[in-house]
Amino acid sequence: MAVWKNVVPAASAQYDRKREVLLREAAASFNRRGYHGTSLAEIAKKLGVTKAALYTYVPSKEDLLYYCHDSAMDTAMESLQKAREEGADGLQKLSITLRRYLELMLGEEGGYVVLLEENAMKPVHMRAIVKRRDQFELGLRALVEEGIADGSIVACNAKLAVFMAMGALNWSRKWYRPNGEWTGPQIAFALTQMLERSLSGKPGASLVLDPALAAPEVELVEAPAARPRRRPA
Amino acid sequence: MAVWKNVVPAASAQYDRKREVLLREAAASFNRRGYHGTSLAEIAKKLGVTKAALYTYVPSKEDLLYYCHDSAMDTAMESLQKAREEGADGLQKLSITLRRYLELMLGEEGGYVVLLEENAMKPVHMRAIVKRRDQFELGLRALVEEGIADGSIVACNAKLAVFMAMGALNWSRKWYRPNGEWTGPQIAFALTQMLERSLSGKPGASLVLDPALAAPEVELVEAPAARPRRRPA
DNA sequence: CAAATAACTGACCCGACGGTTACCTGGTTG
DNA sequence: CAACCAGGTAACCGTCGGGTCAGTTATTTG
Repeated sequence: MAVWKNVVPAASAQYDRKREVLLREAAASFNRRGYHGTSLAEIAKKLGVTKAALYTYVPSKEDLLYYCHDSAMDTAMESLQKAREEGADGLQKLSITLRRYLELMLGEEGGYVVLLEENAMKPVHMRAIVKRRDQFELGLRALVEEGIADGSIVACNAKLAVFMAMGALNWSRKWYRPNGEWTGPQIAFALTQMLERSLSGKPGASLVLDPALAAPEVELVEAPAARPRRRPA
Repeated sequence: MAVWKNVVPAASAQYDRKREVLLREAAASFNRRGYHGTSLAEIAKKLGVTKAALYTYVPSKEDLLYYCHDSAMDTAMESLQKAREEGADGLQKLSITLRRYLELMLGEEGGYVVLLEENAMKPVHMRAIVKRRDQFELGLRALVEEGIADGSIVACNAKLAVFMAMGALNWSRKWYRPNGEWTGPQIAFALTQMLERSLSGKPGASLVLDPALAAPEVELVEAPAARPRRRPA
């Protein structure tokens, strides 16, 4: 019998909701076992459903990977957009972006992120993702350069600085454990703080030590809805 | 006809050399396509050999992955060891370790590193690798704490600091291109410099900008020989 | 309540891949 | 020069996994 991990209140066709859950579950598996290391049967089993049922919501495994990547980019671009509006100088905007990005990435609702294995996708899909990722990274670089210009960030190579930051943040996927020692927002705060220090025009002499005490909540935003509606023609 | 990518001067049984080349080529493929996404035939083809030939040097694909991981850990531990001898204070030791680690990792000869997909290994192998990696990370943490004690490093959470640093460095696997804009040692220098700044007790106000001009060579060390000799019984 | 439609299942197809085996071959050696 | 053997090859096997499809069950709608 169909179960869908009990996220659907039984009865009524909640196509979109189910699709969302599928994406998240798939991303979690891809992140843990890798794309090729994850079988559709495996994902289906976690949802209490048969492999064939998944094809109601997604045309192929490869597309599933693409949708995951695309959702992740939604998350990234959104954090960048908000920071542009809120931050005062370059460093602040950068810092806000990084922090929100990580919060969303580690959070329960926005977490369908797969960072690696882009080359498992069809060339068309891969180009699309790479294009969006480049946009995000260019956005970050622009913030760094803005910061250098207004004096909030040390003179540095913006490209390398962004690579360093993305590495530090994305790597958290590897060691972060929900219900672990730290919460997502705490990690986001602590990492961002250290990164900020590495780039700041006038780095402070000390760091806030206890993330638990020092991470003022940033209000989380609903993850953007997945793109396609209804099953493909 | 056997070719082995022309690394063997024809004739004479250079078993060990061939095995080394195999490991490196495998690691490169694993890094790019993922463990499950790489077929043995693919690796063999790059070496100009048949899949079956590989079994002369390695008992199984899974073992191949294990050997790659193990070699990577050799690299890591070696950089840590050297830094302990050379550095004056905690920050210096940490900085030296990180820099050499990245130089070896990006270098031609030491580069057989596979960072992810540990869980593709048999439990025994996985435990062994995780154990060694923990040793390395504990070593790094100890350096951070040493630095905090002697004042060269700001008060901070050592665990998080190490995670940040490893992320920033390991991520370079994703974007580093040999024959690209920067060389391995240049990247190692630049990244380490920024990381140092994020943790330094008294961070400098400026960074050296042009990696090309500012990366005094650290003499590279021969990559440690692969463990097992001769084919298993 | 019946007809229509959406959701899901179980069985099946087929290509890819890890691993094995029987056979070949060319250089070393007694 | 005959015997040997490390190092290769080609062909094959079994399994696993993506994808399909005919048919069953659930749900909506007239």
